Amino acid sequence: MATSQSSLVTNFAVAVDLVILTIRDGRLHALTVRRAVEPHAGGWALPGGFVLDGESLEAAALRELAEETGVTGRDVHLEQLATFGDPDRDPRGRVLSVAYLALAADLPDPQAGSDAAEARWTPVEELPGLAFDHDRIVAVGLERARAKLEYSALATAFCPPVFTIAELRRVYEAVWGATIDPRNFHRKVSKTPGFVTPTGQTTTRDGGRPARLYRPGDRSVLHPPLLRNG
Amino acid sequence: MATSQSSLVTNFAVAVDLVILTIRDGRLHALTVRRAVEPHAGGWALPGGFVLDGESLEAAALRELAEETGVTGRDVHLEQLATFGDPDRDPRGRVLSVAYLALAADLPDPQAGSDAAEARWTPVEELPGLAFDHDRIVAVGLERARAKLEYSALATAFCPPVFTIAELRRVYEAVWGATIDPRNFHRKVSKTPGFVTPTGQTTTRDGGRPARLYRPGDRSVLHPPLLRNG
DNA sequence: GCAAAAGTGTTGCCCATACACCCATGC
DNA sequence: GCATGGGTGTATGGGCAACACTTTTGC
Repeated sequence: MATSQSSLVTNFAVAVDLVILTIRDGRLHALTVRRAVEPHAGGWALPGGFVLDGESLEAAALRELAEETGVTGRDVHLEQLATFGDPDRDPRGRVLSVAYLALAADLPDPQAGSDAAEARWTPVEELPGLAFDHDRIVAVGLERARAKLEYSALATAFCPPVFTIAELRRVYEAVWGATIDPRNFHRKVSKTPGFVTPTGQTTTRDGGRPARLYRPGDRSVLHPPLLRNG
Repeated sequence: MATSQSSLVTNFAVAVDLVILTIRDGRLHALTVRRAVEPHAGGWALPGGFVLDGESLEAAALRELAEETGVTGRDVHLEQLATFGDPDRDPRGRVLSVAYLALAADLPDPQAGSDAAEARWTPVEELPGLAFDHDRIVAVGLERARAKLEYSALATAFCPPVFTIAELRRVYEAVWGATIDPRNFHRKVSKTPGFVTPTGQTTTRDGGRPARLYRPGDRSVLHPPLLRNG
């Protein structure tokens, strides 16, 4: 049992690592960086870094996100994923990794941070083996994203600020890897209260008849959920 | 940016804190302990303690669970909940708390651990204000448990190893705080593949006609989910 | 027999699917 | 006009709530 009346033993280093997902060309991509330093120098890993003194975990995640992608917190959905703390997960010592999941609309090509030689968007089915336990972290992030699409309005986080229902549908298709009937999807989304709110504008950027534009709605949990494949 | 090529800076203490839920007399209860030491000496808090050198997070959670309740890992459902790391959440310094959620069948009255003067089961609606940010942690744990009942077989974790469908129903009623039609619930559960498996035995411990006994099934995610209140 | 709890049958409604069909634009 | 994608109407089938009804025990 820890003797908590003695002075505090600070024997952990704490990092945040990010599973950053976006959709490019109709496919789900994750951001990976090539490590410039040991351990695993030259290998691919998730973007991340150590939490600074006096910095909250979420602030550290937002800082790393901005460093790697240039996006600010307003443009992304960011949520804590899980914490990985096996004693031997990092050869340097006892390093805890608090993983975050970030979802964003299509982003410009990444700019490498100072400890990453290179950064790249990779389709999630083609990810190389990642350093540390980052493969496991990515798997948890993907499953979280897929599951949350069903019962939350998370999909709007993958869309630009104003979007069409067809664009929202393509998010579901990319994340779930399935095709969805456009007509039923349209009805379902517009009938779910608080999912999307119309702007009154239309666009023809996808060709064909003008599509109505929407903004994300005020509700984050959907009733009823959009179930995949009943 | 953290300079990761320099030697590792270990400036965090890491604790695990437990939201342990059970059902007593048809109501959802959480385990709280009275703190024996500063800070917040004499106040109520969640059971927990510091992670030891070389110990995994889950091992630490299991150890604390056994210390506080005497139950071993086989008898409970244990899952990581979230990590709380605000810089000022603990006056002693930078302490990260990895919170775990534990669900168990009705347990004997608790035995106090060595750093807790007293431990007590409290109905979740009657919890006193807890020390540190433990109120927030409990809220996250409750919401997780309520949500997971819908789409997972988690409810069986609140039941004894062998149980009737009526006992399973009372779990849902206690956690959701709602009444459920016994007939429809029975049909729904027995029709959901992998939720429960019959033992062939029956019991009359609830009175009336003998009820068939079941064990937890092999499936942890339910298709389709049991939705609360449409 | 009577009370109590388990379990089944049945009905009506809602909702999801599948798909025919119309609408509004660019070319 | 024709292609392209947006959006609506409608039939059909399955699931779920509601509730009448039967079964099997203890007393």
